[in-house]
Amino acid sequence: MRFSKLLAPTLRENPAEAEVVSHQLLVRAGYIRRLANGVYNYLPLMWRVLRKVEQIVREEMDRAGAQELLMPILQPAEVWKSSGRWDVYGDLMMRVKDRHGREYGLAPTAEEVITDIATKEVRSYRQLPVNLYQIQTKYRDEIRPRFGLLRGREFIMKDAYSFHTSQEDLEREYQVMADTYTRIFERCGLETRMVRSDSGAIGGSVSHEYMVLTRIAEGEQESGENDVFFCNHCDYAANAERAESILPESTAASVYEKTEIIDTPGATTIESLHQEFRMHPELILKSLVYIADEKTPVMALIRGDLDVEEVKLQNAVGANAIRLATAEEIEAVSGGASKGFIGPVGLPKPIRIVADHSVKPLKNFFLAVNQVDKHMVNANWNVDVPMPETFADIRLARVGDGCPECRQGTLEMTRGIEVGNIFQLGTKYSKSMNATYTAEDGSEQPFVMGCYGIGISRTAAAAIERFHDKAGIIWPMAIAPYQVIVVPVNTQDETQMSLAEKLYADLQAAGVEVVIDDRDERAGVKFKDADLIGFPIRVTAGKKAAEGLLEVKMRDQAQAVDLPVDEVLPFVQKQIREWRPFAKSSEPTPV
RNA sequence: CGGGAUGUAGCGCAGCUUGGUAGCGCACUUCGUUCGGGACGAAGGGGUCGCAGGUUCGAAUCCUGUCAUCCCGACCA
Repeated sequence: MRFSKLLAPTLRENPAEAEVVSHQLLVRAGYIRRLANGVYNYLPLMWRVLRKVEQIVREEMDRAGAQELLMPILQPAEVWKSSGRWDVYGDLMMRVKDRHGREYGLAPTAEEVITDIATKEVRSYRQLPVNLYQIQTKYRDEIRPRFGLLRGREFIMKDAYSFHTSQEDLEREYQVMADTYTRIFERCGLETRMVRSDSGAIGGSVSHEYMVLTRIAEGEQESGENDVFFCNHCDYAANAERAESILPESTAASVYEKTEIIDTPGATTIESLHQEFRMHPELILKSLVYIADEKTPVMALIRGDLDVEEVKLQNAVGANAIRLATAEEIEAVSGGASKGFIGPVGLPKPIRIVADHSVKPLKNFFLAVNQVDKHMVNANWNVDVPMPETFADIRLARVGDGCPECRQGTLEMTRGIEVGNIFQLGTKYSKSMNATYTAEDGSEQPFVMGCYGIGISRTAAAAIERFHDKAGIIWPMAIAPYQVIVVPVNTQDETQMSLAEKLYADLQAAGVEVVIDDRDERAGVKFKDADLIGFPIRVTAGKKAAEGLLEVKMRDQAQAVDLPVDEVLPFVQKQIREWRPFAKSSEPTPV
């Protein structure tokens, strides 16, 4: 490709709208342009990157025995209603109507359609197991699209679905996919961590996410969207929505002598109870009122120093959505007590209560009793407060808590970008959609299903978050739009130009993906653009061209080498061939 | 959905307070000089000032509405 003809409009300044590094660099280096909020044009360089990621995914999925197909983006409402998700997905799904008023959703995922295919076309256990996948544009009407390609409303995703006759066979395939994913991201040059996750709207029981762990460079903003907890001793890792942990034993003791209701004027927060009334947070029973599915109030109980993890609570309640109650709603359920003075006793009407495990061992604890400006001190379960019927883990894990797996290490936290996920769906969809096959004994059985997603466009953006410097992108070789840029410093210099053109032709003939910067620009401009765009290898024809020497520089290394013209092609080929993921830029490649 | 901010040339911004019909840098075009880390000079082209109303002799500027974009919050009894 000739740079003079390449549509790669680079900018000298960062666009004002971009906040995170990958977004800034993708726009500045001429990879993407915004068309609408969360919707982007992929310019030629971007499309090459995306196709490379796709190709890696495709090769590895095929190798794992999956079959590629393509399903429509435009999906009729009926299939979504048959699984019950037309309502569950809510506003997250883009919806359109045709001229006859028929409703459609733009696919945010494709469980329903693939299940429909399986129902109709897979009739016998003899056809199982089968794993089908597609690489297709997806739509999600995000509450707040942001971060460029990391959270768009339109994005490219690989989604795979497997069908089995048993849970055991699903688990086997699940492991195959887990290994495949690890290999895919490794080939993309990305180190990922498989973490346990909540299943969310997709459903099912067991699920894992693949996180690119973003290291935070000096003075840079954190870019990951998810908090990931991991054990410093074993390989336990889970995202915040799912992470469990062991609480250190509390040694807090009440300073009050007897059980009574005392005046606590204006003490609406844990902090003020602690500071003004010497109530240790670890002895406070915190009561929070949530509204489940916009109708049912639920009271969550948790120890005062801990936080509720809302996704866990949502799952414990069995709701599709959950939110904190408003001041008015709080007063309604408590019979007039305002925010800060709500508790599980003395409620005008019984209310559903979910208690975190952390409150069970409490003795001589403090709590609000639905009376304004009052709290009870030295309360005890079943004496002053009935023991809640429902206990669940609804607590957000903390850094420093004990590891639930090995029980020896403690949890640490980092930020991560979710680039893939795998789910064991079981029979959730096959049952709700009545998707069955004929088993060996002649009976009709629901498919046991799994599903497996990879965000193609997000993976590319995550790679930039992980690999960049002040000058621009540092692509892993495997997903760079081109492997090499050839830079003749002065296009007026015939020696330089002829050497550059010769090398360009030789590289192309050898199957190397190469751009020649034939623009009549100053050297500085060309070098800046080459660094910004992130070509892994740069070959410069400059002053030493007259002596038959070309300069080769790797994007991720500071040093360059001068090589005789004849040695450049084999050297470049060696660099491409021997490129390995996770190579540290501090270890110069031997020359 | 709430709160805050911003919409002026392809990009980044000034002008608005105190109305008088638009400017700077980069990019773009032409010419010349330069030529290994975003050159210099000269001459150019390009803007319904987000959109719609209103006030006024006159609106980028004041008022109202609307749309879009960005940020913060969806946060604790």
